[in-house]
Amino acid sequence: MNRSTNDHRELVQSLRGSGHRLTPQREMVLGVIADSETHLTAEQVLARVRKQHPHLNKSAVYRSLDLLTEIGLVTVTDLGGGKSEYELLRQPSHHHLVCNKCKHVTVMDNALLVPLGRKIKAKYGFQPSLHHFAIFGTCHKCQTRSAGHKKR
Amino acid sequence: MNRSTNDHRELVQSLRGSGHRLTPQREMVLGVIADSETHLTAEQVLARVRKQHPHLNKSAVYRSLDLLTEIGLVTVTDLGGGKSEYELLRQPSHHHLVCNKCKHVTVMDNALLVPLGRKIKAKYGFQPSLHHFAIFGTCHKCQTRSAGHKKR
DNA sequence: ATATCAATTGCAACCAGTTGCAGTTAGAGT
DNA sequence: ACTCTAACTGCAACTGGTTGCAATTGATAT
Repeated sequence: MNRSTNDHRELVQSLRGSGHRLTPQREMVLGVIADSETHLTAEQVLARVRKQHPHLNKSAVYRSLDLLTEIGLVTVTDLGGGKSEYELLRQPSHHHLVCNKCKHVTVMDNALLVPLGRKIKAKYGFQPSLHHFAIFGTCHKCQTRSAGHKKR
Repeated sequence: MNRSTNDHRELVQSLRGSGHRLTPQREMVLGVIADSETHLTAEQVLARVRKQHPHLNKSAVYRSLDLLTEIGLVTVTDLGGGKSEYELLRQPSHHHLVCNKCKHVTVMDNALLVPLGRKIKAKYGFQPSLHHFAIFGTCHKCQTRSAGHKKR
């Protein structure tokens, strides 16, 4: 996978001019995320980075993830599991409907969010990050049998 | 304020039939939330409950908040501050646009979310909880001066 | 190439929130 | 009113994540 070349160029570009520096730690973190096909928790990212560089500190990973999110290379989503999930920002987007009762997650089509994004941009000038979104609520099953049953 | 009477009735109603019990701890937690005009963090709820009942354990508060959310009397929102904000579920709804860069929060009109909720319900049978929503992204200011500057 | 210095890292202490478990209790049945 | 038991609470240990600070380092200027 020579995606890393592209990612590296994008990384340097995104950091430059905003007063941020290119550090090996940040490259490693982005590398791990870029090489993964799915969401990763911070913990998983830390574990993978440490396979190559066992001495890397966890604070550096958390701080790198924050920064990569801030500069728009990575998305974060809280799927309600208590841990944030990080993922390389790719197209097309996908989203999640998370049930508050049974915790079941349904994948939602991106098309439903497009008009919302457009309206927010038009009305408030705010550019929403609707790349990877979680909407909480009650799933079909839990609505019908709204009595009884517990979590998970 | 004799809102407590209504809340109590609703609480009993919501717990009944789902195998949950009415406990003094849950009443206290709901009472505190109902008496507040704004969002409260779990920590703030704990502090207020302890003014009356200094011995109440924090786990009970966290667990009560989860339950009150699950049964729909209370909403949770993560405004990006690292702490969840709890609030009595009232109409009309209001929402927040949170800037990933400067952390500024704009209030968003409920009308923009209504069509989305309708579409999700129609397509997936999922009843989204769009009562108190946070959308992350980049605010108007941070888009224009997208280089330079750090957090507030 | 070297000096400079703010951005960044590593560390250790810390904080919000969770969990497993033993003891307690709401409330249904009698 | 009394019994029974699953739901619940309190506790203490734990987990994921954050923070303050001293030491380090990437990038800019010389």
